[in-house]
Amino acid sequence: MNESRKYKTKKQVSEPTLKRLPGYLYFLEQQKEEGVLNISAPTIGKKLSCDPTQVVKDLSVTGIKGKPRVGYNTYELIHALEEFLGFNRINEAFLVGAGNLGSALMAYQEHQELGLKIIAAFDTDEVKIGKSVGGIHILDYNKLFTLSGRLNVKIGILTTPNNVAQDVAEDMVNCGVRAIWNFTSANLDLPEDVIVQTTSMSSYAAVLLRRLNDSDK
Amino acid sequence: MNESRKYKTKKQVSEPTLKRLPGYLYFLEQQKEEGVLNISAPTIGKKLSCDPTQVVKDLSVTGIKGKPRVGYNTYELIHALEEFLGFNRINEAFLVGAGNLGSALMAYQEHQELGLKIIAAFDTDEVKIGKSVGGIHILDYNKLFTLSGRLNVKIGILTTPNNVAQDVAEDMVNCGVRAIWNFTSANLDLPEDVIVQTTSMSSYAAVLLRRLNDSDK
DNA sequence: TCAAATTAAAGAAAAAATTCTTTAATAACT
DNA sequence: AGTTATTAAAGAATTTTTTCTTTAATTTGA
Ligand SMILES: NC(=O)c1ccc[n+]([C@@H]2O[C@H](COP(=O)([O-])OP(=O)(O)OC[C@H]3O[C@@H](n4cnc5c(N)ncnc54)[C@H](O)[C@@H]3O)[C@@H](O)[C@H]2O)c1
Ligand SMILES: NC(=O)c1ccc[n+]([C@@H]2O[C@H](COP(=O)([O-])OP(=O)(O)OC[C@H]3O[C@@H](n4cnc5c(N)ncnc54)[C@H](O)[C@@H]3O)[C@@H](O)[C@H]2O)c1
Repeated sequence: MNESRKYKTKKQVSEPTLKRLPGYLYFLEQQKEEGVLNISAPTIGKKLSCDPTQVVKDLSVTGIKGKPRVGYNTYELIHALEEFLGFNRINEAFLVGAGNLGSALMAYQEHQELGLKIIAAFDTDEVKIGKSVGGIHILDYNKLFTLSGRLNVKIGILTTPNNVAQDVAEDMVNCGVRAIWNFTSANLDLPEDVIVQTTSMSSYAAVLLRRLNDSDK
Repeated sequence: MNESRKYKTKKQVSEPTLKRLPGYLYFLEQQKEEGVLNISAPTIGKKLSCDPTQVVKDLSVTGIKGKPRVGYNTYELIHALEEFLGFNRINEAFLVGAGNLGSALMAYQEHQELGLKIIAAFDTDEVKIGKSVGGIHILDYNKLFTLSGRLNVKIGILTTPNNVAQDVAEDMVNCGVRAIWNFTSANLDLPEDVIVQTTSMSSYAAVLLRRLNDSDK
């Protein structure tokens, strides 16, 4: 198919760009629903309040070309974005810590749109083990090692209390997990090749509170 | 140089810096627990795997000075960070949409560490109205306007389904909300002076999945 | 058919953020 | 007391990211 894909010569797409891509995708899907067949970068930029040239640069990572005076083909662009982000594949994950946040994530239906499929959850709480949330079984954390041998899961979602996060993360890595989506506040110390994406709520709170304070002086 | 300006013209702290600050705070609190009285930027940088000069620059926003060969006073730095971020004040908020994610946020105890206090939740679901989660009452969404008159709440947490997010956000603004913590995928179109912090889970998923794909060639 | 307007693409410039370098301070050690 | 090693601070350089500018394509409308 694509010859250049074999070589890792293509530079990594920057994190700011990657983070914006799902926003475009969500908007484009809305537009598609409304029957919009073509859409231009200025239109997207206007709605998402960002620079149109930024939109063009961001979308160029998909390889899709737009036509002058017409814009991009909505359908084609959606597909290319999903392909690029891996949202149209099934990316299996397991979740450890089926508490408040963990349960919310398990019940979250839109994960499917991200191609993310939580195939099992693990917990140490006797009360939770055996139950299900959002159709996902909560299993005994002790079974993590035995089960992960069969399943070939690359993604781990970490929603335990902070104080056990490091230990659980290490267990995950020993079970073959290559990427961890970390919702705890812990600063995970893991081998360099493990991909860690920390979603720190407090970072958002910090920006929000500070900006609010900045505004009223 | 104009000396007569009494207005706080201090430049806004950059978003990357703001987002890192809670990480330092969390780490410093851990260190304080362990009895560490002084800590140096290189030590912090090593543990959080970031550049020591970056640490110094980031922490300088608090106004706290470190001593050469000793580092920063742990206690003093923690206090200054909390003060700067507004974490030691009580920042009242209300939450709209007491569903899966909303309930998790309501039950989240660590919010107190962020000085964030959800004083009430609102929902349209008859079944949920009247119940409580984490000690927070779920009220009828229709009462939002009447209640917000008395309460002087500046922060709104938005965890409704995506399709009603814009309407709810507008209602919030009309009720005096100045800053919205948005957990939905909606691209909120609001007056410019309203602070919107969107915590988009899909952005993190995008980075995680893409990096995972990049790594296995 | 041809001019006008809109647009993507490519590259340049600007802005922002990070990393590197130098300097001065100071505590610990000799 | 003097020396050395460590460190924060300040500023320079680099890198990254965003915004601006130009160009070429192409559809629409005259
Ligand atoms: N609840 C939220 O809205 C929220 C928001 C932001 C961040 N977080 C973070 O997410 C994490 C979880 O928060 P929560 O509110 O869901 O807590 P929680 O206590 O409700 O859930 C933690 C779960 O982990 C389980 N657990 C404990 N030790 C375990 C272990 N060793 N192995 C496996 N499972 C174990 C517990 O039994 C529990 O079910 C925390 O780090 C918190 O800071 C939560
Ligand atoms: N659940 C998750 O883990 C998760 C993760 C990321 C993002 N999100 C986002 O958070 C939002 C909520 O997700 P969820 O899983 O909690 O959904 P949910 O359906 O469980 O909760 C939504 C709640 O909002 C209420 N609601 C509906 N219309 C309302 C209105 N007009 N006014 C007030 N309340 C109203 C519903 O009654 C319900 O209780 C969605 O935008 C979703 O994309 C959720």
